[in-house]
Amino acid sequence: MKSNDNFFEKSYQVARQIPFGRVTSYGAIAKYLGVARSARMVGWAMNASHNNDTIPAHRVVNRKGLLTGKQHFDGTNLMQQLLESEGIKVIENQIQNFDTVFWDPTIELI
DNA sequence: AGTGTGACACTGG
DNA sequence: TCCAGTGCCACAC
Repeated sequence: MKSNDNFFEKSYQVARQIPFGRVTSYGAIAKYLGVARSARMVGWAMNASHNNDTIPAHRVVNRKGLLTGKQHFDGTNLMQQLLESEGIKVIENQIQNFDTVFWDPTIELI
């Protein structure tokens, strides 16, 4: 609604474009938006995405492949369940084969 | 208008 | 190679 909502909207757009069974990092999205230094802001935007159930925020993790944001989901292991449902192995909140399932918008999406 | 916070990323030891 | 500390930008109070 406000002028700065564009940033949030862009974050949502990128999150939606994440292919099934793939994940990306906040920094990758931030870099794609031109604010690589503001990767944290992407997480903040995702926090607001709770109103938009169309945003697969569970596909967005930190650069280490750690599900740092699972805490923000309803359940405790909901985020992990969703990722495993897409064929992504998650152990101890850590995505296995992260480099394999990693999806970089700056490369895949230009 | 300024300060504090944050679902991160990077550099140094 | 791994752990810790610092830096960054944008939003909320």
